[in-house]
Amino acid sequence: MLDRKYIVEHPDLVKQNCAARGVTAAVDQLIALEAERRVKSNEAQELNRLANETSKLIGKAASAEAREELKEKGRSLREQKDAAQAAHDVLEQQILELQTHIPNMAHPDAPVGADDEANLQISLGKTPIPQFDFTPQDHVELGRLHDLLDFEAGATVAGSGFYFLKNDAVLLDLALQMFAVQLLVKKGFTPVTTPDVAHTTILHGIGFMPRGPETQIYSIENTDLNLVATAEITLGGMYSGHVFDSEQLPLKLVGLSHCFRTEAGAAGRASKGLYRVHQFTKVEMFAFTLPEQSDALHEELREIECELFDALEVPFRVVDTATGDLGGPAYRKYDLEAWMPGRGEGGQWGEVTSTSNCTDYQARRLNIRYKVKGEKGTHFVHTLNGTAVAISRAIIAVLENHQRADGTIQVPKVLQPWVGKESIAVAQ
RNA sequence: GGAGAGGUGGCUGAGUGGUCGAUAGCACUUCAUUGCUAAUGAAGCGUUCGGGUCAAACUGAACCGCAGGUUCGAAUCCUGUCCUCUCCGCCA
Repeated sequence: MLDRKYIVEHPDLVKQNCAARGVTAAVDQLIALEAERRVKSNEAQELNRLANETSKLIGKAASAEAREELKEKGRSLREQKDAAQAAHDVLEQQILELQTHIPNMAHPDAPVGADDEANLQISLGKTPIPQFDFTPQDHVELGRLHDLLDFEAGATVAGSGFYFLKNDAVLLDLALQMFAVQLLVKKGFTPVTTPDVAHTTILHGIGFMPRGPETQIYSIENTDLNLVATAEITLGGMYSGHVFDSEQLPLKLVGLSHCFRTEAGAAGRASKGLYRVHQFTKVEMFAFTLPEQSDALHEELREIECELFDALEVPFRVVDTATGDLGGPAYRKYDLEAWMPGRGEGGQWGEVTSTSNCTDYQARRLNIRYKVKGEKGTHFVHTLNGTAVAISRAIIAVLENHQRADGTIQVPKVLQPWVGKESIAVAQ
């Protein structure tokens, strides 16, 4: 959520930003309602003050008659105050609704453009795109060859979009998790495993809209709980309502959770295999920072993502996301797109990680603040998130890039300690 | 899941209808004082929204888990709800 005062004071900048993002937002309407709300707020406050004054007089009223008179006056003042307050609350609710739909301001250097066509490639990973002297197989075929994936059983048990990992895929899964978590702990991140469900208010705070028509979120019937779509939700929600001491920041967490996504509306662009699934496991980075720290930490998260995928020996490119392709809370977002030889005709880039600086947009909604010792008042922290490893897509990249002509899959060196072998060979 | 107890300021802990935003202690900050690494004394010490100011000072409102209700007036009474603790049951 954007700061209301900022919207009122900079309507042109906000509108310009909405336009760059391709979002229509009722900025003028919000400003008009806010002016009305201020009037009602002052009115209610003034009436309340008078009512309080009257109440205090009742205690020391000279006679029973005077007391009754004052009581009546008090009653009437409260009624007027309640009416003003009720009018105020309605306005407040309307404003909040509008305010929630205004996206975060975008970083001045973020490429301006309507969609992912305008995304700007800013760098490439160390691993070159593999030049196969054979026709590479996609991960579904490789999975079949090595008995790694069972989509049919997944569909039987939970429906299309669910799957079982088997055999070495399970070891790869755990290896990817261990590798990522260990590396991040070395870098000062606190490891956390999180709930896989969260309250609706937490989802809202992070910027997800469960129970809407186009929601990506599974909700649990007859409860206020939703399956999380990412640990970003739980890690951000972890400190909802908290006030940090400024010395505690930046606080860096690495969370491990399952992620559940309905992929509503994705039917048209349904992808093969593990690329777009309803459930996967993800190692997620999350950070709370002082405002002046967030830009640098965002670069750090991006570099960590590069380091991880370089270590996995997977070719990738880094993309600076265009304004029109940013999620509402993001101020700036980088995606890592891994080369996936089995995707499309002759291979395609496919998103494997993404890191966003959300500045104070989520913190305002979640009410996460910090306090500087010796200074009055509190300020909102900045929040950042970044994928370390999304297991399902990482498995695609590893399988497809490390295959050999005979179908053998070379296990990246950094994963070998946990997979327990140098390659996944074809069963005889 | 059953039974009981409780949720008050950074912490401990008073407060059962009217100067309670809230006693007291600890912690913290500032000042004073004492020749010894600390003691003593005084004052200050929450958040949010508004007015005010260059900025302060100052000032209005709200906040005692949360949401409602009763009342002229609620931390205090009533209802619901969430959470915590203890005991029992169940279980990984």
